[in-house]
Amino acid sequence: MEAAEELFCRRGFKDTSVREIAAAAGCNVAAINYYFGGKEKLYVAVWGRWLEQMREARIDAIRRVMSGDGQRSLETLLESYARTFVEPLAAEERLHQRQGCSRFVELMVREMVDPHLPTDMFVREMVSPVMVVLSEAVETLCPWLEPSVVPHVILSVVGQLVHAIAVRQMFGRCDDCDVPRLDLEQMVQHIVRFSAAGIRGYANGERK
Amino acid sequence: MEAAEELFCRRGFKDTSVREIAAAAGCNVAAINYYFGGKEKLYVAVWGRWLEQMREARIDAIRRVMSGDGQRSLETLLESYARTFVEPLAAEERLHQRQGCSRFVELMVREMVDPHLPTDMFVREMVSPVMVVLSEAVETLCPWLEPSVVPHVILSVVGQLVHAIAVRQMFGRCDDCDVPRLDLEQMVQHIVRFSAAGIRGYANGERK
DNA sequence: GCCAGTTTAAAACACTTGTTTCATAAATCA
DNA sequence: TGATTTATGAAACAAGTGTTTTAAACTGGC
Repeated sequence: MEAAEELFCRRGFKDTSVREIAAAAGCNVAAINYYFGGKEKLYVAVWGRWLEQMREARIDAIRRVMSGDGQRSLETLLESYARTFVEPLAAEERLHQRQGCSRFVELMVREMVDPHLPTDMFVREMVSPVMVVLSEAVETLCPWLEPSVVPHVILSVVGQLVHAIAVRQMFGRCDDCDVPRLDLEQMVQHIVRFSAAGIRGYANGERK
Repeated sequence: MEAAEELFCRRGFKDTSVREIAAAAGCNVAAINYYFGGKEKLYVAVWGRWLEQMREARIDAIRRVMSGDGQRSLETLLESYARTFVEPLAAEERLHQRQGCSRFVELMVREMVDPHLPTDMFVREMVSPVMVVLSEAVETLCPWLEPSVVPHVILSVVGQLVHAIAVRQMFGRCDDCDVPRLDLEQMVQHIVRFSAAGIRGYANGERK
């Protein structure tokens, strides 16, 4: 499963063959079908390993801010949530080598654009539950916000995070072209500041 | 090429076979290799058809705002740029059927996550040139912005747009789950307002 | 030691992929 | 018209895919 995860994250579902996985895991191709019942089932198993954990990590990050004794500002909420996104990548960067989930976030981005999971699984077990908790948090922290714009606001925040990761991938592939270097810490700081201001732009109905 | 474009946009590069394309185009598989020299070359040809056009559309949209006689506000810039993103999708929605480029934006999103174009082609011929012009425009419109944060700001705007399109795709696939309905017009309005406020948050150095 | 039950491994299977062959058909031009 | 080029189409090709078969090897209790 570790070998499968590694390869799926790096190359996606379609571009990873069971033979590669077997070779990386040092086992036979038949073993994969014996234990998992097929490539697709293995893929789901790899996901099952992290889906719950990542969902709970996100929800916990939100809850910790909302019910904690620290300051309950919009900024701390956004920062806490953003960190659950980039933390795995940051951990990898620190250790200078792969470990644990690390690149799983990248597989998430892939799955959004080119899904190979059973229908709705990702939305049902990850997107929706987190959306609910995050919506609540934003609504209580920004009571002036019309409830109808809350989903849009969340979409904006998540969009920035997802795209930042996707672009990191993209720029990582083309080495010599003149693309801005993207520091994870700077990225988080920016997205928090940008989004907080973006949300507060809704505080007063004015439109310049 | 129309058949290829249609299929590539809907299913991506890997999941589209030359036989499917041939069938859709009403020709033989050999013809594809005869005229294009292979599947990959055909893919590049399909891209070549739109890359320049879309790049110029984006650059024109920016230039029109910056050198036009109308008001030169941050909002008009953002709105104009955002429309070049969603316009093809909006056109499709209005006509209630596919036509022209329409879903090509979705292929762009795919290509970012799972590239099958020659190295750097997308970045070199699309991302970088547009980035330059957009940076200039943002810098003149927001002279108070530190030049170093301009790329981040642009990343935030593009991220919201790209993610909005990706999520539309994603939610379009799962029919019955309780996901917010995403109206393109509303989306643009939100992203413009959110981003303008986000950028203006940098106007004064204060951080609540 | 022997015999279930379980696990491994190589090979075979059925299928799809992109590409090529080659004979025929259509078009072009002297 | 007749020669030459260009285009088409069915079949073949080689390489790769996920999965299944089949037999051997291991395992642990008796």
